[in-house]
Amino acid sequence: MNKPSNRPLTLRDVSEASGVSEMTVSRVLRNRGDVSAATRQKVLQAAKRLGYVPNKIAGALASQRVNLVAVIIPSMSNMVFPEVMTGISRTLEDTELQPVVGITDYLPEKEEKVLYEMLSWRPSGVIIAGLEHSDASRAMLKASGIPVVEIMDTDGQPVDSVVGISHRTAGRKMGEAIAAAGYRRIAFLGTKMPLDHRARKRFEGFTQALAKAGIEVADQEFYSGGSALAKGREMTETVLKRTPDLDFIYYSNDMIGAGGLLYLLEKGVRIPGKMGLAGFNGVELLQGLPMRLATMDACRFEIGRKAAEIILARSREDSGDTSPERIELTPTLSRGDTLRS
Amino acid sequence: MNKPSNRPLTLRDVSEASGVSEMTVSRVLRNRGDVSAATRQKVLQAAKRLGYVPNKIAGALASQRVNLVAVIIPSMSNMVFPEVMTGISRTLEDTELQPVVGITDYLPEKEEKVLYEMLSWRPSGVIIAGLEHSDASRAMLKASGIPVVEIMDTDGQPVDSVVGISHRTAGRKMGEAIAAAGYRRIAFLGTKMPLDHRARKRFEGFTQALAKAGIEVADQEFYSGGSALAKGREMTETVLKRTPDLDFIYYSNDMIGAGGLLYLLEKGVRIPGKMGLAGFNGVELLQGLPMRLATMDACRFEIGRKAAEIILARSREDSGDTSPERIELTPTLSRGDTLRS
DNA sequence: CTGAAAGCGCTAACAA
DNA sequence: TTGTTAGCGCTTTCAG
Repeated sequence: MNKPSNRPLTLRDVSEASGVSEMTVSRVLRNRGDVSAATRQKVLQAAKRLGYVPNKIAGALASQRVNLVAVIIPSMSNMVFPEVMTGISRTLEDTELQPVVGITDYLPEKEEKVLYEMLSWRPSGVIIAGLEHSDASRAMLKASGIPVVEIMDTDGQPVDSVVGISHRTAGRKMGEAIAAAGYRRIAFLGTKMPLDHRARKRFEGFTQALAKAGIEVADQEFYSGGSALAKGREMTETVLKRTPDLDFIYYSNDMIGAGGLLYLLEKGVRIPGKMGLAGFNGVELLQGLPMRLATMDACRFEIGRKAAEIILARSREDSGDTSPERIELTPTLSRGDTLRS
Repeated sequence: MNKPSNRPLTLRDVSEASGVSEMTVSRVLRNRGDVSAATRQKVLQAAKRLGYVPNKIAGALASQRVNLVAVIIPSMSNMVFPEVMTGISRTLEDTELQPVVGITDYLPEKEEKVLYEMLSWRPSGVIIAGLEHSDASRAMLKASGIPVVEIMDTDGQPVDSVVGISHRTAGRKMGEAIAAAGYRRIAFLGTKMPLDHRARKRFEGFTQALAKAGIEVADQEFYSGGSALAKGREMTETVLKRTPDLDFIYYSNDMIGAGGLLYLLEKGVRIPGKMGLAGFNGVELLQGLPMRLATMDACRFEIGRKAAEIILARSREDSGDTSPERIELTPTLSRGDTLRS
């Protein structure tokens, strides 16, 4: 057994081991150009025997091409972004492109840092959540010269392309459905995140719709941190104690909605007669609840898919002065069992 | 407004714009070596004005140092790995190191592909879930010459360092507690994944413990795909129809356990008297359920933290012939309200 | 404190 | 079909 030197192997090692020039070895390993079957064999054999792993750093520098797509999202721990990622991965998995994710925790400074970090690897494209970014971030995105797709939200001015839904419209639609169903004493429960712009926009659309129906939000409550399911419970209790005559609660996400639903079922509240409920996102989790919560799906998977497709198309055209795309998807309302029609 | 050339900026551009040599610009941008305050000012100003973003590809190639840590995990869509990631991120966030994740979907071939891909970027370390890998993967890890930490599981032979819990012991402990509590007609519900080695090991430990108490598993059922909560419901119904005299169900994860719990509560089954329940993982979600499910926490956050610390320490020592670490954490059993004592 | 030269490991472009 | 040459943009090293 040879003493394994700890130096990583290089093309040169494979070249020497196979008696083929570095250039040809490189060709074989990338399936580029014509190489005779015999040489190809020799090279592949030597590479495998040595356990050679190409150095992408050097390759990227030389070819000025990096097959990475930067994906910048606020969080991975709720149910929404993992599904967006799934959409992205599915689309990219049989291509040369590879997603790399960065997490911002809903903090603009962190977004800026992460973006800078990722751009310094010169990716082939950027997929980034939301339309609200710091001036510096926006400047970096513009200056990068690579395709940028902002996702989730279409209410605002994109840097380049955008794929999402209008959260304002989503909130409005839900407000209209609730008012039309005859509910009048309506509360809103959500996250205490001034930086969650999409939740904010849904709330705005929601109150607008209610206002148009002559209804004012009867109560509201916000939380931060902790188990969303538990928070949904607590907040529901709190708000009902404060405003006992509520007949509807709109939750800014399904998880707290599920918590509220479980709480109310325990209390024996008649749903959707005495009290109606709705959430947002259309998460799979809801399937297992005793009652199906009314919700609106956010087209998460589809958004990921479309965004990835845009990057992919751009990275291939290369030249064509492609104009920015703008894709607005339409979320569908599910009444479930908690919103009477 | 200048016509923005689309070529990314280089050190040279900053050098020319500031009248300082490339070398000194590089020093300023990396805070390396002594540079006069005046020069530093000039450089920073020019860099900011131009919107220069350093090219890490070139930097990494020249310095033979990449501040990335490859994190390879099976999935991001259950509740377990996001928390491991949180532990890793927290530890790394104020260091020079940055995690980059790759997903394997529990498929060895995909793990091999992802690993190869990541190693080709020459990261400073690898954190990889599980101890079971293909021969090729294991060979790559060994040949890479970089620190490797296998996480989650300690029942097996690590390539290098390992941080986790013994899932076999976890299953055994739960089995012992259940037997000691007097339950006798016990079922196991889990995932249909022959490749989820940790779930398998828990099951093995579990049946062993029961055997020692003279008990055989009365029934079992496995699922794959779909909403875990809903599956928990269905499977519970199925297994109770088949074996009505069960007095305990052990679920291989909390999510299906929660589904089962909700189902049984609806049916009005007396818990934990008539029927006991337990899950695994200690997920936060359980906080919001009507009843606290018995479970065992898997030390997810702590595992991430420790693993990252090992990589960090190694990447700093550099030289010292550090021996592999082996850290076995001890999960704690929570009886909740569904396992009588 | 600052700069000049050399080269990291690979690939584009051209030559044979 | 194969090989040679010249960098990619940065950092290391060594000399001022």
